[in-house]
Amino acid sequence: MQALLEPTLVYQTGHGQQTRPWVFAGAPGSAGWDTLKWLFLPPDLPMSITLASWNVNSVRARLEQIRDWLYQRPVGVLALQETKVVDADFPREAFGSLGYCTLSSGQPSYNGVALLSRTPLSEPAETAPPSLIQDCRYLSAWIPEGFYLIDIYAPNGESLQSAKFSYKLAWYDQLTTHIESLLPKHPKIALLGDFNIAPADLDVHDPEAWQDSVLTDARARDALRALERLGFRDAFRLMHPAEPIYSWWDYRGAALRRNEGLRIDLILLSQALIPHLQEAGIDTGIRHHTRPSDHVPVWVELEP
DNA sequence: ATGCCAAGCGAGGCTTGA
Repeated sequence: MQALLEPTLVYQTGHGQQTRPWVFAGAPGSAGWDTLKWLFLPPDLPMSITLASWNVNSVRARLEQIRDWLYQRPVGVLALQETKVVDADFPREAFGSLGYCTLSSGQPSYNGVALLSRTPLSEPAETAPPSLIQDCRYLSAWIPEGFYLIDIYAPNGESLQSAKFSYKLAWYDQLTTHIESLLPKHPKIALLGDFNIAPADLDVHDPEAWQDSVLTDARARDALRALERLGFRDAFRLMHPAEPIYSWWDYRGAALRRNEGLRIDLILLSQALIPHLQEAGIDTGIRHHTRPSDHVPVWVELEP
């Protein structure tokens, strides 16, 4: 088991230089933050970090699998989607014993997002629009590595004719507008989660069969382009421009056996983070475990 | 065209997902 990370702060006082474990739990913008930020946060990434995202389709049903996976890949940050649990019942102790602190935004039965991190998570001072966070599809946090995490579980949309598809497009509009307002102050943003959009035909096992889908529709893909116009890039595609690989396979039929999947779980990095991108991958093997989620974890490695 | 499979809720079968 990995040891719990306990960063040590070195700070200057009237009595000289002192050292203590990391105890500052304030948010950016709170009293003392600016001083601490400049004392303790280097201008660039202080160390390598791996960020991952996984739609687990119920965090309680998948707890043992998540723990097993974290032993194999002890990521710095894990963004979860479809946790399907209220915050009071989120299994934070189970992750705490693995060295992770947790922020969660959950409701009964449906949706729900959570961020796990080995370094302290702080709630950002900026509040997202209520309509963006009301159905537990959006969660943001600061980590002391110096950047902003945004975990999303985008609406699926059901069908092109459905009101849910209009909602999906409106939801993405709000997301993009909100992120645009964050970027001037927070240029380093990792936007990760279940986007419910396959960015290109390469990300779809049978583009013809899926051409009228809410996951591949041009208006949905335009939502990704709006994020690209803000400088975000799909980290996996930057590293692997031509590899057909998927992150989701339908439970039904023989979708997995036939490799009938789509790549809809993404990690987008803002322009300021892209130079730090070292590698990106998708842990497809876990889909073959017993009682799997229908999604698998996706990850990126960032280097100083 | 519809079900296929899985989870929550709650105690049967409905709702939702992608």
